[in-house]
Amino acid sequence: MSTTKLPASYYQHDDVVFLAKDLIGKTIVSMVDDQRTSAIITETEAYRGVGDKACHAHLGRFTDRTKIMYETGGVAYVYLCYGIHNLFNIITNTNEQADAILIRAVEPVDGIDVMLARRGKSTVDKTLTSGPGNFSKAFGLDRSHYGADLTGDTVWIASTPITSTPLSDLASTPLNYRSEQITTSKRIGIDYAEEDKDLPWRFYLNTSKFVSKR
DNA sequence: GAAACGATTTACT
DNA sequence: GTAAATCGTTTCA
Repeated sequence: MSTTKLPASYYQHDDVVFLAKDLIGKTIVSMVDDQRTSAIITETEAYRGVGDKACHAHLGRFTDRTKIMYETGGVAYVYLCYGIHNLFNIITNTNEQADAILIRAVEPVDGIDVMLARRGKSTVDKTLTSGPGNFSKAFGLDRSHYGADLTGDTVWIASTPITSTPLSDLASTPLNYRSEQITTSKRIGIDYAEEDKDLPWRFYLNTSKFVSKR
């Protein structure tokens, strides 16, 4: 298992769309309730701060929920969606741009038994960690992790190389990715965002089974 | 204080 | 494809 935790400076890059694509293939790790889980990031979406109609911080909206988005990049933004699902985001950039990246799907590597228990499942299939609500639940992430420091020891991201063996029967993920293995599309579930709803700011690893929607 | 609204998931027709 | 579940956040009065 790689221990190359990404530093705070990584998250402070000023192009959230670039970072959303760059995160594909990296490893995300959580240590919650003394249980470690890790997985390869397979699907993300970029939300570009105050200028993006799909972003919760559009036009500088500043509330108890969104205030963390204005922090310096490298913290978590977790919120409850539809009263049911905790959605996990990474805040990026500096200068209070309120940029965020939503983690939409991952491919399990370590702690699969823990993920199964948290999801109430007995067998692994793509629904274990595909879809932002399912990913967060499998990783034990909820609003108690609002504002979590991604350079801390609860939830973080590690760069490749990945030394653990991915799921042998379900994973098809190589350790290095070429651009044609990453598909770009419009974001999911934001049709209210008017002229910004079709921006190509969703990325997924098209060689993985662990993707929410094709 | 009241009401509408989701960056979703799952089950059912 | 359609619909229900479910509740904190936001907006409006």
